[in-house]
Amino acid sequence: MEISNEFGKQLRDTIGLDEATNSELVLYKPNTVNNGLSCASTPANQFNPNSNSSNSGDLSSLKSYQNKLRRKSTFPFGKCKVCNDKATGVHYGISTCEGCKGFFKRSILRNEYYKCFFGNNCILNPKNRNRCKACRFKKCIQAGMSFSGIKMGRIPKAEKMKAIESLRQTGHEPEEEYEELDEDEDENGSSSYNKRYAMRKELENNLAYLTNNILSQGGAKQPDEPAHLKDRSSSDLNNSQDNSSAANSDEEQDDESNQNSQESFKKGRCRKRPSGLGPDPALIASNRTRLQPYEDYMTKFLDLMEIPENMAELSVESVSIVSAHSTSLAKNSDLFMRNLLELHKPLKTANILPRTNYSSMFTSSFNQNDLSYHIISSLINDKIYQLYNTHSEPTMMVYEKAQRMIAQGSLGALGNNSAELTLDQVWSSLVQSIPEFVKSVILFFKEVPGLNEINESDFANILNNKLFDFFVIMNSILFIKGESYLHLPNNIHYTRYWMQKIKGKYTTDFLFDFVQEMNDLSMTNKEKALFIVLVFTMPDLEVEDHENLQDLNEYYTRSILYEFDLNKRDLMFLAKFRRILTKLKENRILQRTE
Amino acid sequence: MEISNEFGKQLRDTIGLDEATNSELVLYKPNTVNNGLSCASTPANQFNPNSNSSNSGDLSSLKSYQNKLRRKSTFPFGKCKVCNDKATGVHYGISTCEGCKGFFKRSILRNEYYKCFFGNNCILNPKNRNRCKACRFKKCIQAGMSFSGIKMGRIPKAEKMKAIESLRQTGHEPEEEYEELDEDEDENGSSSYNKRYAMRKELENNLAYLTNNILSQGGAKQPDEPAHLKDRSSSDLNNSQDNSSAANSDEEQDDESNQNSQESFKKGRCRKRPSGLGPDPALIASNRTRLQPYEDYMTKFLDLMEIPENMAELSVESVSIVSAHSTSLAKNSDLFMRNLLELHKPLKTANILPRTNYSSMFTSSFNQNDLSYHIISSLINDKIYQLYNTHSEPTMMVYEKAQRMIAQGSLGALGNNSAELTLDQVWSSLVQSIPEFVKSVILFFKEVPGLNEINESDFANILNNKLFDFFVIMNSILFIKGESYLHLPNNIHYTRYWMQKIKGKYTTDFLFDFVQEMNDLSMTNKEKALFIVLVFTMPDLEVEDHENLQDLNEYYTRSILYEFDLNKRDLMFLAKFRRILTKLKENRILQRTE
DNA sequence: TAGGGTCAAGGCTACG
DNA sequence: CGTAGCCTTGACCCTA
Ligand SMILES: [Zn+2]
Ligand SMILES: [Zn+2]
Ligand SMILES: [Zn+2]
Ligand SMILES: [Zn+2]
Repeated sequence: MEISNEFGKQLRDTIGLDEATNSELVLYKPNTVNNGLSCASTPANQFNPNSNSSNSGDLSSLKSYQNKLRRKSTFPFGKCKVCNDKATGVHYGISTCEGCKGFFKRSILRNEYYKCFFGNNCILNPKNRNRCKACRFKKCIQAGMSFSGIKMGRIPKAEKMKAIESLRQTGHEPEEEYEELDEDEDENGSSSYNKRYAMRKELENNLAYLTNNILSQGGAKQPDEPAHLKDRSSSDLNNSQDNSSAANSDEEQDDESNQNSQESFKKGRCRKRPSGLGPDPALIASNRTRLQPYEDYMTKFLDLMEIPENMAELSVESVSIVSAHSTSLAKNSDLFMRNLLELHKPLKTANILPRTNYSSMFTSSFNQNDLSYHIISSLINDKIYQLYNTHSEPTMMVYEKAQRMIAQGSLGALGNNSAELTLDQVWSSLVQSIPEFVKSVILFFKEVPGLNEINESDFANILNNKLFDFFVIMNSILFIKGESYLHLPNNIHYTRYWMQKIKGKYTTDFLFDFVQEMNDLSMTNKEKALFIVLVFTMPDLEVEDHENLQDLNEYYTRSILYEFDLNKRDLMFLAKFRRILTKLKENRILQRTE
Repeated sequence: MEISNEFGKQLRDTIGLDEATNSELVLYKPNTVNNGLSCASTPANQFNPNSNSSNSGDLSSLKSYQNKLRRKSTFPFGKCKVCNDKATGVHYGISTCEGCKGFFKRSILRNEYYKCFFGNNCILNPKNRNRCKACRFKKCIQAGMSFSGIKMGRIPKAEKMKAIESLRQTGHEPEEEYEELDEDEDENGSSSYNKRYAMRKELENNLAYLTNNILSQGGAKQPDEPAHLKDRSSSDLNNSQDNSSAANSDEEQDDESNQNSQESFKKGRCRKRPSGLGPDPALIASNRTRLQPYEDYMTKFLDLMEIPENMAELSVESVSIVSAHSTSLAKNSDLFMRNLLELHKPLKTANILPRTNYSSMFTSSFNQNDLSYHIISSLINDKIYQLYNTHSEPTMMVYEKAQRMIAQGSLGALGNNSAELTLDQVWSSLVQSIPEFVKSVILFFKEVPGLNEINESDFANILNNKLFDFFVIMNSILFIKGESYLHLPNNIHYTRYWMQKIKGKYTTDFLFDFVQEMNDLSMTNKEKALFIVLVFTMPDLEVEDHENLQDLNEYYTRSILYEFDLNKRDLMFLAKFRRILTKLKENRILQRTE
C-alpha cells in the first residue's frame, strides 16, 4: 500500500535523523526544531519540508505521529516565550509551556495581581519561574499572551512564521562523515596466478618465522623482521620469484601440491626452531604412528559432542584423567563450599551453582566432583573471556565501523575499493597486519590457564597450524551477509573480492561458508573465546606432548560445555557446533595460514 | 464578549454563595481591583475583562472558582486509609488525609526512621496519629502508600466511579453522606477520559494484586485472578460492580488485613536494628532517628561507583560485613585453591583468576579474601546469567522478530497497527501480558542467590516498586532507534504510539531517553542480568530488613564490578552506569508500574 | 491542535 | 520544629 510505503520511507528518514541527533541534542537544540516547526504548524501540504516534496496530504495523522516520534523530547514549538521551557504549542497567542499556559489562564480568570519583591526584572527560567509571579505574568503579557484574542489566530501565525524564520537560519547538524576507503589509485593489470601463489607462500613463511620469533622473545615486540616482510611493493613482488619458482606454478588450483608443500614446509619450519629439543627420530620419521591415539580421542570427543544422551555412558570411560585422585578433593571441595557459603552468609541458603547438563555429563565423576569442576570452569571461563576481550578489541572496533557502513548503506565502498586499490597494496597491508595479530594470539594463549605449560615446539606448531582458524573465529563477526568487513592497516577494506584474489575462490568460498555456519550459531563472545581455546587444544598430529594437550582439551571441552549450559544451548546447537569442529579438523584448507 | 457571557453563566450558578466561603481570598481580592490598571499598561489591548463588566464578572469568576475548589475539597474520597480521618484525595497511591499525605512525604524525603515504644500496634485515629510516628509510617506502607508511584491500594478514580455508580443505582450510601453527588455524576460524563484513567489505575492495582498473589503461592501459577483482570472491555469497565462492592466495604476489609499484616509486622519486621539502644527518653520524645544508614550507604555506593581511584580508601570502611570472620576462611580458600589446582594438574601453574580492578577495590580486604570473592562472584554471576537467559527467552524471540521487521523495512506494520487497533485491544493485551512477566520476574529473583532470604513483605515491596525497572532493563533491546518493538499477546506490537496513549507522553519520553542511555552502554546480557539484580538490591526506603538488603547489595555490586572487570569497562562506562543508577533511583516516573 | 478541565504533587503558612 | 489545611502548579486528558 501506498501508506505503508510512504510511512516506511518517512520513518527511515526519521530514524536516520534520530540517530545523528539523538540524546545529546534533544534537550535544547534548535536545529532539530526546524523541521518540527514546519511540520507541526502548517497544513498538510507543507509537510515534509526537508527534502523531497513528494508528499500527499492524507498522511497527516501518520506523520504527526512520526513527528512526535522524531521530536521525542524536542518540541516542535521551540521554547516557551515566557520561561524558556519547552513549549507544547501555541497558547493564548504564543508558544508557551503548559505551565505558563495554565498560569496565565488562572491569573486572568482570577484577576490576580502580583507583586515583585525583587525589583521587577526577575529572569525567568523553568526552575525559578514560580518564584516571582509578578514577573512571570508581566512576561506573559509582554510576550503577547492574550486571553480574548485567542480566536483570531493572527498572532500565532505571525509568531510561527517568525519562529520558523529564526530557526531556519540556525544551521543543520553536520552529518558525521567518515572517510571512504580510498587511498591510492590505479591498478596493476598483471595479477597472475604466479604472483598470487608467491604471495601465499611468502605469507606462510613469514608466519612461521613470526611465530617462532615472537615466541622466542616471550611475546615481546619482534625486533627484526625479514626485509621482505616489511615492505612488499609491486616491484618487489615481481622480483621475488625466488620462492614461487620452487612451486613451479603451472596450473590452476593447488590442493595437492600445496598440501605437500605445506607439510614439508611445516616440518622444516619446526625443526628450525631454536628451542632445540631432542625429538624422537622415530617419531619424526613416521609420525603416522601417532595418529591413532588422536583419532581415537577425536572419535570419542565427537561422539561426546554429538548426542548428549550418550555422554553419560561414554564419558565415564572416555575421560579418565581425574577420576583417580578426585575423591579426596571431592570432600575437600564440599567442605570448602560449605565454608565459603558460611563466610558469605547472605547467600548461604541459595544454590549458587548454575545448573549444568552437558558439562556434568562430560565430567567423568558426576557427584561431588562436579563442584570443583564448576568452580574451575567458572573461573577459567571468566579468565579466558577477559583475555579474549582484551585481544579482540581491534576486531570490535572494526565491527562497529562495519555496522556503520552497513547502516549507511555505503556498501558502495566495496566497489570503490576494488576499483581503486591494487593487489599489491592489499597484499602489503595484509602482510603488515600479520605480526600484530600473531603477537596478540600468542599473548592470548600464553595466558590461558594450562597452555603455558605446553612446550615451546608444540606451542609453535599448534599456532602455526591453526593460526588461521583463530583468526577466522576471532573475526567471524566481520563476515556479514557474504561480505567481509575485515580491515587491514592503511585503512584498507579487505573485501571478499580481494580475498578471492589472494587466497583463491575455492578457499574463499569455503571460508565464507564456514563462517556463515559459525555465525548461524550466534555464539557469544565468551563461547568464541572458549572455542578458540578448544581449537587450540584439539588433537594435532604434530604435537609431541599429546597427553598434556588431551588433558587440556578435556578441561576446555568441559569449559565450553559449561558455557553452553549457561546459555541454554539446545541439542541442535550442539550438533551444529560439532559439525563446525569437524569441518575445522578435516579441512586442510582452513588450516592454511594467512 | 464571550468572556462575560461565560461569567454570566457562572454567575447564575453561584450567586449568593460566595460571601461565606472566600474568607481567604480577601487577601488577594483588594489587589485584584487595582491591578486591572497595571495590567492595562500591557500592550495586550484585549486584556480588560474587568473594565466593562467589571465587578460582577469578577466576583462570579472568583466565585465559580471558589465553588469548584470547594466542591473538589469536599469530594467523597472516603476516609484516610491510614488514620481514618477524612481523605482529601488520592495521595501516593491511596486515599489519605492531608496530614498523612504530608507525613508520608516528609518521612520519605527526609529518610526518617521511627521507632515505636508502645509495642508496634498503636491504633491510629485522627486524634492520636501524631503520637507514634513509627506506627503511622508503618500503616502508611501497609496501606500501600508508595512514594515511587506503585500503588498497592485501591484505585481512587475507579473507586470513585464505582461508588457513584453504585450509589446512583442503589441509592444507598454505605457509610457517609456525600454532598453534591449529582454534580460528580455529571463529571463522569466524559467516559473515555475516565476510562483511560481507570485503565492506568487498574493496571497498577492489578500489578500489586498479581505480585502479592503470585508471591503468596510461592510463584506457582496463580489460579484465580480477579475477573476484571482477565478481560477488560469497555462495558466491563462500567459494570464492574464486583469490585465496587468490595471497595465499599473497604473499611472492614482494611481493618482485617491490617490486623493480619500487623501481625506479620510484629513477627518479623519491625525495626529490630541491632543498634539496640535502650529507650532513650529523648528518642521517645522526638520519636525518631535518622535513617542514616541508607543515605550513608548510597553515598558511599555512588562514590565508589564514581571514581575508582577513590575506591581503595572508601571501600575499607564502607564494606565491612565479612572482614571479621574472613581471615579464617581466607587461609581456607587459599588451601582449597591449592588443592583445587593440585587436582586439576593441567592448569596448576597458571593463574586461573581473572584480573580484577573494580571489584577488588570494592572488596574491603584486598588480599586473601579476594580469592573467595572471586569464586563467589564467578559462580553467582554464572548462575544469574543462566537464570536470566532462561527468563529472557521471550524477549530474545521478540528481538529476533524486531530485527527481521527492521531488516525488511516492514515498519509499516507500525502504522497499520495504530490504524487498526483499538485502545481497548492494546490495553487488554497489555493486561494479559502482565501476569506472565510478573511470574517470570518472581521466579527469577527467587532463584537468585540470597534474594530468597528476603522476607515476603519486603520482597513484594521491592518487586512492586521496581517491577517496571526490571521490565525496562530486560526489554531494553526492544527499544531501537526511538521505537519500541515490545510485543504483547495476540501479536500486538506495543509501539511507542500506544505506549504514549497508555502511559502518557511524559513518561514515555522519559522511558525512551532512559533506555537510549542504557543501550549506549552496550551492556552484555550478563551485565544486564546483574544489573537487574543490583537494582533489586538497591536501598529501598520501604524495606524493613534493609541490613540484609544492603549486604546483598554489596555482593551484587561486587559481582557486577567483577563482570565489568572481565569486560574491561573503562571509567567512562562506569560513570555512565552510575548515572543510570542514579536516574533509576531518583526518577519516580520510571518507578511507576506498567 | 488550542482551550478548557482534571487532580496529584508539592509549596506555603498558620498553628501547636 | 512538625503538622496539616489551603493553594498553586503543570502534565495530562478531553473536546471541538
Ligand atoms: Zn513557560
Ligand atoms: Zn519579579
Ligand atoms: Zn490520615
Ligand atoms: Zn506505635
